[in-house]
Amino acid sequence: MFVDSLLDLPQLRTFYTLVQAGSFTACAGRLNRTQSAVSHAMAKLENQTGVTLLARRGRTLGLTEEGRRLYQACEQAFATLDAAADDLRRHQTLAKGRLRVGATLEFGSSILMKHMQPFLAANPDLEIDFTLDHELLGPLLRDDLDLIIDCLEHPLPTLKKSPLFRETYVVACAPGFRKAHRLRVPADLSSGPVLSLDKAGAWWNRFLMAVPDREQPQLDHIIAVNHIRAMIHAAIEGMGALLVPRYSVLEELQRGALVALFPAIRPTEDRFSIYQKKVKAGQEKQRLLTRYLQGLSPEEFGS
Amino acid sequence: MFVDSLLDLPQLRTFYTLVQAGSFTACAGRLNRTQSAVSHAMAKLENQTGVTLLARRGRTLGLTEEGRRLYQACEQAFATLDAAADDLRRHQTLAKGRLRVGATLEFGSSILMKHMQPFLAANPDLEIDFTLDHELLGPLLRDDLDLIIDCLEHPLPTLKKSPLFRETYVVACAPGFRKAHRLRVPADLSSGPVLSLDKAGAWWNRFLMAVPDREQPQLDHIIAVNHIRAMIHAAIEGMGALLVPRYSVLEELQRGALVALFPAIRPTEDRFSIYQKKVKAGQEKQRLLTRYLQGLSPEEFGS
DNA sequence: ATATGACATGAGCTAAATTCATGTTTGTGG
DNA sequence: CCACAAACATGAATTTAGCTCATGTCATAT
Repeated sequence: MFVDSLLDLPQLRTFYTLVQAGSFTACAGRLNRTQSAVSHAMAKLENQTGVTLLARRGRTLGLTEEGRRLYQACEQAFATLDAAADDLRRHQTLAKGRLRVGATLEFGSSILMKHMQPFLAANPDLEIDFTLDHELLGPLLRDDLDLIIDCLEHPLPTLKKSPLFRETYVVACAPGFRKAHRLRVPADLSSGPVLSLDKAGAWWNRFLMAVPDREQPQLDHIIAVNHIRAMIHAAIEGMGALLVPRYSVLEELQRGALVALFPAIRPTEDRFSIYQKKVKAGQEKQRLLTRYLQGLSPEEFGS
Repeated sequence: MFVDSLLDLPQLRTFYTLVQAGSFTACAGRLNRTQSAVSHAMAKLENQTGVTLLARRGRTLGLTEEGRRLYQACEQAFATLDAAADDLRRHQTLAKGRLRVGATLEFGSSILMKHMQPFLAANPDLEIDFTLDHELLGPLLRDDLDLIIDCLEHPLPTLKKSPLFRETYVVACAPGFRKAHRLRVPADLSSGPVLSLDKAGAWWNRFLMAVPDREQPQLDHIIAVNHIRAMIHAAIEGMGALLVPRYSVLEELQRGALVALFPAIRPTEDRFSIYQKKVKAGQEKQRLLTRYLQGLSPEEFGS
């Protein structure tokens, strides 16, 4: 029944916090969980051990004798582990020197800048230069850059590629625009203007290919804007619907300036990767930055 | 980035085992995981802490200075926790006295008996009587039984109900029978005999109701057998297809004496619950048995 | 009595951990 | 020196475990 360790570590941590907090609700608060989660966890712990640990006396929470002993063990064990964690943090190898980073314009100016601050703060002896451009491979090979973040494939044997995140695309528009044009399904896009990076509307192909034949819209009314940021502002003003990488409009979606359309349609994704010369990828400063960026991955990139 | 504890406890346990085992593959063996799982876990641990812990020197596994310190902390912390776990196990409150348990015939004689041994062994001072019958509520209310396990609903305010498991049904037959009658879809059942608890075939309604109209079989050739165990033996001999609770044929399915048919069809499930008088549910012996049975839950019941 | 606060419960869902299939690196024997 | 094998890494798909939501129960206060 108990395969490896008799005690389930996450549950113990919950138990430990619960005793300190004094109530399920308070414990849930500290752990950023709901009261329900704490309750489930404690029920499971008591079942797995087969021992009653908590004495629910009406509205006050007590411990059984066994619970008290377990708490003491937790106190000691977690103190040890937390000390070890602090120790690790202090001994985190710090990057130093100079690092020249390249990235695509849109990604670099939004997401990358937004997340570099903590890394810079943690590594005060590191100086970073950013170069935002579309042509990144050349400078990398010429050693004008040490590390680039790009969504193009560069399959060269001298380069080390580290996947960073998948760029997902969204169709979005201003809330008022959706209402005015009654946008419910992709076909409804025929009725209003759409914003495109190019005049011909090829920009939208990525989306159209993901739409089932039945619902294909006719994109007749195209407004070309050759700059993504400008396109976003145009969309916010209600000039039309747009298709952009989700990361570029994370903030607008959150505060409601734009609303995402047709979540069921999933356009093909691009993959952003970090590229570095293999010979230099081993350097501490490069390794640390790579690791830091990969550590962000969840939905910080909107994927 | 690290919300609660800086160190992810399950990953630490993996790290600890890895160092002891000396290799990823060996560690995976001890933890009943794959090598890949260990690799993923360690990669994540090193990323989250931002510290290199393992020195992969070719074919031998070493530790960095930080890794060594972390291992020592683990050693101490886990020793404490394991000791606490042992302590808990020793102080597990034991049931004693006499407990009269009732259960339905089929469930009691198969699954229940199969799983009671460990509980009895762990509680030598407990004497248990089993009563297997279909009429269980009366004896419970009359205090001839202390605790019953039943799939009927007994919504009485004086009773405490504890859900135990969901009884799923399967259609099955002998492998030869399936071949002989070419059973591919439910409609194929028309071509051969089916076993039923009752002569009229109402026993099969539970299944028929889950079959889409298009595929409804005509159950003309019904062989009535008024006992489930006998029905199972009949099916093994190739006398027909049967419909039974999955738990009653777990063993036969495993060793291939019977094969499950139409896994896509999901007949409605019954729920087995433990019922006890509320006034007696608080007693240690009743609580412990309830907890033990609920702890089994996974697929021990075939659901 | 009824309302209120605190925990329990179940179903459904989401996110994380695991596995599968495959690639990469390092040491070994031909 | 090259091919091979052993040990770990990686990505994608899948499974599982844990969380949340909605609701129920119970004890205490009004």
